[in-house]
Amino acid sequence: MSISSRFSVAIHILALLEINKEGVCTSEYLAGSINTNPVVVRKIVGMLKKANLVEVRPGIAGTELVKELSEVTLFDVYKAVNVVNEKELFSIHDNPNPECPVGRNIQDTIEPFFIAAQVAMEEVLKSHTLKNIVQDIVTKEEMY
Amino acid sequence: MSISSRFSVAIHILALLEINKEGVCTSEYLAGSINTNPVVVRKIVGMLKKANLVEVRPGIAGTELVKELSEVTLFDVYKAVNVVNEKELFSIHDNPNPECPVGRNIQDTIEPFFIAAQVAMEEVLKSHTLKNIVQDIVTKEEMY
DNA sequence: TTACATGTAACTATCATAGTTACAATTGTA
DNA sequence: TACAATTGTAACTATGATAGTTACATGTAA
Repeated sequence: MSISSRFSVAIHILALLEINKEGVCTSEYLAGSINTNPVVVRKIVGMLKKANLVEVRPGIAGTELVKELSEVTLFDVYKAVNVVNEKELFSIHDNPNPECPVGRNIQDTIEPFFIAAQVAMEEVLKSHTLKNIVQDIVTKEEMY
Repeated sequence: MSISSRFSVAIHILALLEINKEGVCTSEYLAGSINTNPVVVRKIVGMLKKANLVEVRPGIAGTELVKELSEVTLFDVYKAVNVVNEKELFSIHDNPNPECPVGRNIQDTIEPFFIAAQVAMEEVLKSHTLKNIVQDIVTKEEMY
């Protein structure tokens, strides 16, 4: 199991929009940096658009950032690309046997523990912004 | 995306082994409580055995606990059933373009953030034992 | 009108999951 | 020793998500 790379691709896109904000970022250009297909990019950009993180318009070349990256957390991106649903990071087997004391209570018993673990992970994502990401990229670049 | 229900099934099995420690827990009995196939149970029990959480022997009916449940954390079970690999909760797209400043740094930049989020989730799993689970089940039972 | 982008449907290949059948290997007991 | 019951495992199926791809309708600017 692994959370979809849509998340890392979306971060890549947003970081590139910032770093290349002077240029025109078409889906083909973005796909070239990510090394994937322009359609994959358009699908993810579409999700970022729905989340009001970018602006794109049919027929007009280029995607642009809507917000300052210091105002966008990794959690915002994570929700935008819909990689994990609320309370559903862990799946619980359904239809355990209600005739059994364990079977009839296991779901309600386990759920809060799983949710707590998911929330802890998501809190970390909330604690970092895309500005942090871009800064780290710039710092790594300057080391050469 | 969702983490395999092998994890919740494994917790179910271990809790049931504790609650029914007087009885003989065959794969068929366990499967009856979980409401699945005995082979599915045997596969998961095999993983728990490798992790030294249970004892089972070919030909001999019944699986038994090896440890006190107060000494087994949810993290131990999570690792035993191999639902998420180390550092791989989030996947990162491979082969980004090295000609691009974002492409050549994105992987190394993102990874520590992803690992931090995964570790936070796993820390929560480490903070709870199977004894907590069994206690919660017993408490819920007593409410009737 | 042309050229170029975006948006999206439809399809493919690949993989993990969960379940299932079948059967060999192991053990206790009549 | 033979038998019945159980575990261990290989092999297979169905399902669903992912990532990629082709094709094309739609929209915009020059």
